[in-house]
Formats: sequence, C-alpha cells, structure tokens
Amino acid sequence: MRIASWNVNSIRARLEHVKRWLAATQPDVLLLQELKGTEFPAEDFRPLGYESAAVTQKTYNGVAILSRLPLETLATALPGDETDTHARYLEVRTGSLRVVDVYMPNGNPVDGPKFAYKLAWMKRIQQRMAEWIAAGEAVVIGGDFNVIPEEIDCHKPEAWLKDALFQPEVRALYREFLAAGYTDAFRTLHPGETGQYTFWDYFRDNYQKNRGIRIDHFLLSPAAAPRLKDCTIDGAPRAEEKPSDHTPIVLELA
DNA sequence: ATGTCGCCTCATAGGCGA
Repeated sequence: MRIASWNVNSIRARLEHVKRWLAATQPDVLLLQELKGTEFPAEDFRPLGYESAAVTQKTYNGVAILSRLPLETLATALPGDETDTHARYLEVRTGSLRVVDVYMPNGNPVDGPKFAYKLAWMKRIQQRMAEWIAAGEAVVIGGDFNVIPEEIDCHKPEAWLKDALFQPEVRALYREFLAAGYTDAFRTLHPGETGQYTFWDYFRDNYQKNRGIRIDHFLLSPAAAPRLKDCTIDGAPRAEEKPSDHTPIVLELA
C-alpha cells in the first residue's frame, strides 16, 4: 500500500501538477496540505480513481485526503480547543488504517502568539497519539509538521536557530512523539543520510543548491510500524514549472 | 533585512502568511 503526502501551496495553482503526479506515481492514498481556498476540486480526481475528503477555509490552510479505497471520515478537527477554527486536521479510516493528515502551525515569529498556538497544537495531537497507542491502533500520521527534527534535517542549522520550525521546545515535542512509540518512517529507513529535504523556499536558488529542510513526515504507530517497507522523498515535482515549495514524501506499507 | 510565491481586497498595489 502506497501512501503519499504533499503540501501543494494552493490546490488551484497546483491542480495539474497533482493530477500528473498521481498518474505517474499511483499512490493508493494522497494527503494534501495548504489547499488555500474554500473550493476543493474533488470531481477532478474521480476520473483518476480517487474519492476524497477535505477540510477547507478561505485563503489559508486546508487539508484533503484522496484514496482509491473506500474512505470514512473520522474527524475534521483536532480535539482540545473549541476556539481553533483553522483547517489543519483530517482523520479518515481507509484500507484498515487510521490515516491522519496534518498541517501543523508554522509558528513564526517565535516571540508571538502564533508560536504559543503551535506548541499548544502539538500538545493536543500528542494527547490523541497517546490514546491511539493505548488502544493498539494502526495509525499513519502524515503531513507538513513544520518541524525540523534534527540538525541533519537542514542544510545549515545556524540559519534556522531563530525559526519556529527549529526551536528546542518544538524539536523536543517531536522527539516525545518518537519516545511515545511512533516511528519516523523516513529517518528510520535512512539513518544518518544527509541532504534529504522536502521543502526549499522560493528565495534565491535554494532548490538548485539543495538548501532545504525536512519538515514533511510520516509517523507510524507501533501497530502500523511492522508494515513499513519503504519511505522516499520524490524531489522531481519541485523541479517543474511553477512548483509548490514542498515536494511529495512517499510511504510504502506491506 | 532580503529574497519569492499565492491569496485576497474598500483591487490593478499592498498586506498577509509562508
């Protein structure tokens, strides 16, 4: 079973990119983030064999899950804060798995309320993750975590010291996810491998120079982890015309 | 500080978020 995740930075601007990539890569499930608009073009994916669920809002955020298998929506918001209206979370059951699509808050600037929101959001999902482990659930959590886990996950750690994505508290929470029993699919299969990134900002020639960060991740619960076969980053879409600033990460499960 | 995108609007430029 092939499950992929891609922050597309506007589904409207990237519709043809996504359709091309689906046809070429043939994932069973695709998690999308940063749809950036109220409308989700579900009907464009049906001819390719995908049903979908989406959580959208105007201008910002937005997540969707496409699946070739039947899909049942379990949750469209992360519990724990009734005042949180951001479209950042979607949980479905498909292919006997609980599949969770996350677009975690960016959190910049570090000295403002957005950073507090990021930490609170991460603690809220940590609570859910503990419940799934306690229940022995097979869970795949994928998406844009907006977390650079370790120094190896960025080209130049010094450049990210003041950024929310690389703060000690944020990295500590990510490590707590792993300590609780979740498996970082990519890093587990590629220990110590450098230069592997999922995001390069549009500035300068960061993609051409491979000055990026690894912030899109797949985490597997203990019940799902034994099925892990492969996890790779497909850099090709980042080299296309008018690309997203992120590129897809692809997970293979037995 | 800056660079570049994409979205939106008391719109054709500027602000916001990333």
